[in-house]
Amino acid sequence: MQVQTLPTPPKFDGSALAVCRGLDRRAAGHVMAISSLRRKAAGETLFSEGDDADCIYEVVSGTLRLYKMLADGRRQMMGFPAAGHLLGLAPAGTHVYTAEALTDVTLCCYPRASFHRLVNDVPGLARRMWAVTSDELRFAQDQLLLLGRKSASEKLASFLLMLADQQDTDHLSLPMTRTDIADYLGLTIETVSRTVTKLKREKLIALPQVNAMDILDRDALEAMAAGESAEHF
Amino acid sequence: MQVQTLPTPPKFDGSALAVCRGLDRRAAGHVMAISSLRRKAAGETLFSEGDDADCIYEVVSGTLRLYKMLADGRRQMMGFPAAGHLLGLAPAGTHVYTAEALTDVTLCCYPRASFHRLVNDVPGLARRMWAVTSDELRFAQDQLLLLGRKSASEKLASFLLMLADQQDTDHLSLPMTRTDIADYLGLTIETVSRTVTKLKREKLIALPQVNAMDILDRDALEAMAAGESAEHF
DNA sequence: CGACCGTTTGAGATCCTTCAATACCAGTGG
DNA sequence: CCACTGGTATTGAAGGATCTCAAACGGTCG
Repeated sequence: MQVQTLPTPPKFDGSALAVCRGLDRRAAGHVMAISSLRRKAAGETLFSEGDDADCIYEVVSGTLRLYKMLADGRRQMMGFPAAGHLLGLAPAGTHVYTAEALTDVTLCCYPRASFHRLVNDVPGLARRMWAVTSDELRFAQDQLLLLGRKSASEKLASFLLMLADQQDTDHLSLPMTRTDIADYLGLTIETVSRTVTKLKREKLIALPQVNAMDILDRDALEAMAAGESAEHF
Repeated sequence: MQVQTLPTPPKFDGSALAVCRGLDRRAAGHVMAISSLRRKAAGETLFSEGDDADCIYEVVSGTLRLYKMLADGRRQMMGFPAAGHLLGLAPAGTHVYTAEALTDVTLCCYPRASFHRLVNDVPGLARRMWAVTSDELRFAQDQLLLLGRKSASEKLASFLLMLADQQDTDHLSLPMTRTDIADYLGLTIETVSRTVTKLKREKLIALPQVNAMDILDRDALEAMAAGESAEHF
């Protein structure tokens, strides 16, 4: 375990990592043995779409943005993973999206080659990876419904509720820009801005700062996110 | 070369199933032991969103449609799995989409409880499930880009190329209706129809029948699908 | 043939985008 | 202290891609 002597997590307890959840102490130790920590400053690129996937990453602290791009530059955000999320969940191949640091981040890095040896040796690890990947898939499928069939208001409501769930509070901080949000929801920055204003006017949310929002009427937001209305607001 | 002329596989060779790919003969035998075949006629429902996921399914023959719905009935297609595809790729929980038979289908059914015992016992099986789920995830992420950022023409081009890939020919058969296609691409039936007409007019495709299309200019379709144009056609 | 169902085509409406101007905010330097 | 600057967010007006509503078309099947 080469995890000692780090400025921020004063003591880094590897066994608390998400990959290891559900594994016993001994197995978790094996996983930790191949891991190393890595830091990126806000704005830096962790890897790009098409890069050889040499590592599986786990976010330890901070927030990333993941996106894919079309030939002419149109961008689709895939997510904003924060602490506990895993990246590059494929047994092999190349990265299918670009990962950039949204804030300063700390990551735990598992080299793919060693990781695969472990997957064969450590009982329960492959099963764990299946579970984690399956959760990601479920999430992506919810996002398909959002992008394909929800209106701008419904998209934003869904997004804010997702953030609330992730941050475990109704006082949200938004580390990403409006452009990032727009590219996540399949909208333009102006539509996001207008929709935020509308939700604010309707007293469903409040904006203490530009990059912070409070959820005022969770029930209404949830109804909206679920598409419970013929008039899509 | 699909030259055999088999109406349906007269003898069912389980070891050819997708779950088993990469497993040795003995391991594949264990998996086959818990499986059972199941048939559904076109239009029947295999399971519904929210149902308890008691089985993992593999499509043996025919095509399904998978979809999620919003409260007011708006529908988003998740895919049209055909032979070789797996369904219900989560270690536990409930189904997150509805699965209906588009054509008559044969499925191989692995009861979840027994399957999980196997996952712990058969080396390589959990790893295989991870790989399969990870492929699904990758596919879903491509679809996110499509739904969030592509124009109607680009969506249709992408869809046709995906079918060509799946069917391994440029002479496509379309077992699904225009409504199904619309719900897959996040469009309306009328827009799908108009876009098909446009691609036909531009000689990128031909329509020998309503439910069949020929790809005439694959390069142009691929450029279109990749978003290689400022004017989105 | 005629009814039925899915598809195509047309005309008008709408949500979202585009283009453009304005506002806000933090940092910098006069 | 305040003007200036650059970056991001908001607001406005006009346009456009897609949707909605409606009619016509075209195969299939009794």
